[in-house]
Amino acid sequence: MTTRLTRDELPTDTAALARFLIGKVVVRETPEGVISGRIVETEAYVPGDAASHAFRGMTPRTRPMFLERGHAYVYLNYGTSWMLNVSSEAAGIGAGVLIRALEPLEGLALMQAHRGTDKLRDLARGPGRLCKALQIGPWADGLDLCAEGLLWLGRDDHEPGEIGLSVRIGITKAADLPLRFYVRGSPFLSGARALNV
DNA sequence: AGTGCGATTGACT
DNA sequence: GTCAATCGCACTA
Repeated sequence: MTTRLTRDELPTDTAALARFLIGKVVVRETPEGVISGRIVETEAYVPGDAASHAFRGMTPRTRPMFLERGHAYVYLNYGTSWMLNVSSEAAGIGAGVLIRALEPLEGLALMQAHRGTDKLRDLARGPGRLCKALQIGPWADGLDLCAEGLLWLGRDDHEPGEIGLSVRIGITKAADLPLRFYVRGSPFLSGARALNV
């Protein structure tokens, strides 16, 4: 059974939140049924981080990053892939946690249909892929993920395994900061093997 | 008003 | 392993 995370239990520090979210569950309620997956990989985009979209202050796009922790920031990257982030820190501070990969739990058939593949391993391995699998798009931008709705964060009795730490993937600025968290040995990680050890 | 680019993916060699 | 697709946005003028 999966229960919704409350805002109170979310760490107020971005990197701590990124680590906290490992092993938690993303739940998506669609008209066709529930889709869920366990978070196995996250990245922190901390305050003052040159790689963060919020680095140059609030803009129309990054406004959700400045919401109180636990809200969704969804944006399109490379013109092709939607990305799901969880806002962190207090209201007015721009920061967030990128959800990079999920281990599929419920709604496998729906995920397969959305992704156009039946390979379990590839359903939600990567930030763009998981959004496609869960049909997360601009409609979810700014959504409160600690509230009842079509998309929320939950927990069950699962205990994550050993958590690894590495540099973040695919960025050019502040590329050497160790702000990526992942479940060691999970087959559902994105990124090169060297980063997943 | 014009322009360069990115927290990626999937197709192809 | 390499490489093009694709577009909203932030930056410059």
